[in-house]
Amino acid sequence: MSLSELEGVILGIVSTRQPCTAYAVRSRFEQSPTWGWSSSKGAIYPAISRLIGRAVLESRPAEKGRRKSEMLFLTTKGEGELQVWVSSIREEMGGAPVDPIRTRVNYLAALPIGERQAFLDQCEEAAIAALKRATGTVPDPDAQNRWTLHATALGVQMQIEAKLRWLRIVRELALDQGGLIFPEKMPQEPS
Amino acid sequence: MSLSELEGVILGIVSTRQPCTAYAVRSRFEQSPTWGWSSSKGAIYPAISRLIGRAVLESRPAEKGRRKSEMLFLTTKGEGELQVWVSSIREEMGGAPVDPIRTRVNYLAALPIGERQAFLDQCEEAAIAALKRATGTVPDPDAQNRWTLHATALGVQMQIEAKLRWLRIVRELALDQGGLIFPEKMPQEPS
DNA sequence: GGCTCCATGTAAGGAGTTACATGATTCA
DNA sequence: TGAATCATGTAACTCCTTACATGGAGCC
Repeated sequence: MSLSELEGVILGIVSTRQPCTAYAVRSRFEQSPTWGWSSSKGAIYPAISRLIGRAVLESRPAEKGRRKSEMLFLTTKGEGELQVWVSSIREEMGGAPVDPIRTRVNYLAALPIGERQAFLDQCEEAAIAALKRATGTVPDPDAQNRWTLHATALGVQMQIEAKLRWLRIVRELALDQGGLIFPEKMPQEPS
Repeated sequence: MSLSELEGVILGIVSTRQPCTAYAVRSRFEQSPTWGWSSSKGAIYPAISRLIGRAVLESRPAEKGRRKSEMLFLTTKGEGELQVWVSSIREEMGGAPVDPIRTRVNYLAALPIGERQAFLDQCEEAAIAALKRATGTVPDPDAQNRWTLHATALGVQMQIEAKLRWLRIVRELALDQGGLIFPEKMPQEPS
């Protein structure tokens, strides 16, 4: 069986930071600027156990004066499976991923007209805050191959910028529909 | 308890298409141009049952000469909960959602240098195909409030275009790192 | 001494995936 | 008459969420 997204990312994290603890892997998820990673212990620790069971990760007790902890390494098999996972681009991955704000805008007509601008304000605030966080993040100094981290951070930034440009267009559309321009064409809410 | 993303979208779909069958709801998910919606029967049908149990959806047998089927409607409570769900913008939603291609680019350094350009070719192809599909989709003629559908479709399109611009930058970065410009600075793979 | 961070788990319950299962209608 | 579409579900399994649970190390 092939790796899930979560398992693939765990292998990726270990590959750029090994040797590292399960705790450190989880910290990476917690610090992710991206919407959609869970980072709950109940997901990460069992996933790592599965990967050890598949012999793609190996754990050895820490040597030096470190605290009681298990250090994780990729096995040779793990290096191979990581490469396979990274290469596994499927056609549908080219599309836009689910975005909770876009999803909600799809049903914006369900909101009373008077609340739509406030809703869009909130979306824009959230996006602006996220953009600030994204441009402010320093790449992990412990990681090797930092150019990929920079590439990814740039990707996050460009996606948020595109979202902001789009939100401003949506505002225009909502104003037109909100009756300010064509009051007689107000769409009836399903309610 | 508040609605999950899946449950919220189901309410949204029913609100713009009611009365409609569970089958029709599921078809919407299947036709979604977006990466991340599952559309499996084992997810949708139980979710609709839950929503009926919560009295936000109501099902009535179809009247007219239609096939044996149950028509879904939003209850008054459902209309309220849909509005609450649409309005529920949280800070972290402003960020970029998880994108499987971006995720993989993060660990692109795990691939042998010779395979990286081919990988990026695949990503670009997938994105171009997705963009073609996204610009080609006709908005659902049965839906009310089609301006929101247009807004959402535009959002999908703009996100994919941003992804394409980004992929071209990543290609440049990968070339630099691939040794064509600074051969002596090739990063060592973790392998 | 108490707070924060490092470090690792488990248990119950809920939700999703995959595969199995059924049957009517429409159209070529 | 067969294929596609409409239509609805369930069962086993896996996985994730939330909450609980524990304990050492470093620091003020």
